[in-house]
Amino acid sequence: MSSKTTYVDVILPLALPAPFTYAVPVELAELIQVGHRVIVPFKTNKLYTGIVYKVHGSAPSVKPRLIETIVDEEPLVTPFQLKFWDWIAQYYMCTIGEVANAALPSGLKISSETKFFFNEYYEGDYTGLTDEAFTVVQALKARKELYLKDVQELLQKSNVHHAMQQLFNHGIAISKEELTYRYKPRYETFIKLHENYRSDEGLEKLFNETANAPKQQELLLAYIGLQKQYPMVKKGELLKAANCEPGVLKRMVEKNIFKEFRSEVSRLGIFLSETEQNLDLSATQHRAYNEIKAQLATKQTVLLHGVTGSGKTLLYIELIRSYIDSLSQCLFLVPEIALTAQLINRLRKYFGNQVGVYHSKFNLHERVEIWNKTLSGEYKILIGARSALFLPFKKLALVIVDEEHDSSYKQSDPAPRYQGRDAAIMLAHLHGAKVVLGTATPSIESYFNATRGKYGLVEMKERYGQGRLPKIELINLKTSRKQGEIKGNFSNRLIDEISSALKAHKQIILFLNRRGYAEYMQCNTCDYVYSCKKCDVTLTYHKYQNKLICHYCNYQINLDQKCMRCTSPDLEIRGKGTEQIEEEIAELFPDARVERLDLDALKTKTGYIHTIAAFENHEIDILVGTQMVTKGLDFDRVGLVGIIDADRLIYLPGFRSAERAFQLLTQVSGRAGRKDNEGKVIIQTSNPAHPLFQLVMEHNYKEFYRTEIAHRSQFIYPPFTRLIHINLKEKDVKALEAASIWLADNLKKTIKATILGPAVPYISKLNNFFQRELLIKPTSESEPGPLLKQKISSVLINLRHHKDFKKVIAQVDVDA
DNA sequence: AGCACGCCGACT
DNA sequence: GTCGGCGTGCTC
Repeated sequence: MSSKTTYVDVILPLALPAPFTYAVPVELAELIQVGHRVIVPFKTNKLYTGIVYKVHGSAPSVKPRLIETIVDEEPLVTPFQLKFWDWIAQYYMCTIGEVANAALPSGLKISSETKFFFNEYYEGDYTGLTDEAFTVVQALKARKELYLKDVQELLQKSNVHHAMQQLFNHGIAISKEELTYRYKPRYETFIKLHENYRSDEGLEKLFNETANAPKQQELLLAYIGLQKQYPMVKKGELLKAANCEPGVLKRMVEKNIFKEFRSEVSRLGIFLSETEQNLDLSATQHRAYNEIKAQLATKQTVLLHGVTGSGKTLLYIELIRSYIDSLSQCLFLVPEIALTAQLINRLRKYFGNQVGVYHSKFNLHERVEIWNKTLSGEYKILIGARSALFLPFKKLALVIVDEEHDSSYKQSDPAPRYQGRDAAIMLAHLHGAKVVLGTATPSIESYFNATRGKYGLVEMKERYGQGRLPKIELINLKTSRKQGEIKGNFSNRLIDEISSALKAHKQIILFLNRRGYAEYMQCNTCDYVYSCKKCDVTLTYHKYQNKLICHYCNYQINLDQKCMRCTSPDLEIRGKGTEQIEEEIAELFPDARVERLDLDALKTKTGYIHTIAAFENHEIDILVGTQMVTKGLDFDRVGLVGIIDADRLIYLPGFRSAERAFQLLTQVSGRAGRKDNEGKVIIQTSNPAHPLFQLVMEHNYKEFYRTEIAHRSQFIYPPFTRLIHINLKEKDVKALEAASIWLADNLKKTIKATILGPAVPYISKLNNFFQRELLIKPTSESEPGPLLKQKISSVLINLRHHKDFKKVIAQVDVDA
């Protein structure tokens, strides 16, 4: 060994157990830094993007390969982010590669594609080739080059290795790895005036010279106008503003009056803040603001418990304003669905171009630009769904988590299975930033932390302005049915209330927690229930598409005329969904304008943004919907909210079911009567004696909390413990059964914690995979968290290596 | 994740 | 006896 070699540990965005070590070529050794994006060879000749995790001088046990290139001049990932990734991987029990994969927008993850070329110098013949190989030869001769996916398409299969190997051996084809940069900056053509004419005299001269060219003068005037508004004048906008032919401009460019140039532009819009920004905080809001600030002086996190319609957004804006400065940034997290134009516009009105928005609707190019503007500090305020946590903040000062209780903050499927709210608190901690959790219905965990003094607590008990909390009325469906006071799914009482709301020109929201038309279809002769062939669920009938659809795997069958088991034509649909409610309400009130807002309406028709806008503009009288109608919609004129069937809300499985039901009922009810009118809520149920309804009707969160926390304490559920959930899946039930028992036994031997299960979950089969679940409940005797997780991981590794359980998939979900 | 290696069934 | 299918295990 001559001089010392530099090594780097690189995180690849894959589910690898740990970072991999690469050697750095001498010419890059001086340049390379932690957080740099690098291109590395991985397996055979494939090239991948990795992030430098550590730079060091100790040679690894395996012979390292060399780094190909450093992609960007400056590191793309900050040290804060690497710490954050580490924490997520450790706490949520996944690999750092999985975190990196979730964190990096796809536009930044460059990888190579295999490309095949025809060898022009090949002079032999094509005898002795298989048919497949010969097919590839013909395609290669015609097109000169083929991507791997072209060959796969050509041969109609994924493993084309054998065919290609033949061609390589004969020297007919060669392969190359080609890097594809998916992110492409956008360029536009701009126009500027030639230097000679930029002074007042020059301009005057120009007007004289063009005196007999009126079209050119028009263009000139348009240019002067645009130049006052924008720092650079776009060619397209100039032509539009002057309303003239491109030829006129071309002539002027040739005459050296104008110059054309290309420049990189952002895909993200430009938004100007309004200069007058008087926030009109009410007395309640003002008091809450001061309390929050006071509590944040000593505490990192404050829970803001403000009733629905108390005007939390305005408060957030004031808070953000007090925290941003030349260095500091703020993050405003909302549940995905609450990212409405309404909210974004409100923030942009106050903060203009300092606001960045980040969520799943953006394409890869836009996401890369948002990433870069966060890293450069151009964006001071980032508003986004949970994935916005992964943006490269330089220095966070404040994190707001709105609708803190919302279950969509928890990512459940691909790893990392993280809780966005909790991860936000950790991220803020790393930056030394403050956190405000806002909600009308705090999660039990957060309220618990507040009562224990870990978080500060600030309350807003009144609605903003003249608004009062809605009156909630329970309708007993059982008695209504007995007395014949019911039409379809509507009690007469609800129908009456809808009529009077319509007469008063008030809007109505009807809520039902299930999409589709009917829950299932059954044969009246043989009792067969149509169910999914891949999952253990019934198929939902969708009248709109005239299909039976599985809501889990999307398996679909067209509606049968005859029972598929006994051929009887006596088939009947049972149960209700939003489509049915929409249809019934349209029949009951033919003059009302009815729309539906659920996952299906989102895909078809005009999309939900349009529906929300139409509802805001009072172009819709009655909105029928699922959960979607509960989130973040700020409508002024909703006079009535009807909950069609509250029963199914209170009997959901899981220890959080009461909490979810209370939150959902309170949130839906909260849509009624904002601003200056009192709203009404009708809850239809067969079980009006259930204590939960009383608490919802009284808007009594505290009492709800007291009963719920007592339950949690008695049965030792969160916040009194931290649950680790393990889901096992396997197509073969026998192997699954054995594996789940093996796992439970081995966990009991290895760790000191209560192991519940294995149990068959609520849905026992999904997409042909049978399911089992295990619950690990740490106790006061248990190992500390990190050690406990380490031990669980080692047991899971043993499970994976067990010869009988090779095909078992184990998924760990912490704080599920 | 994706791809090479290895084992086993359907053909020459 | 060979081709090609798919299942299993690494990858610095």
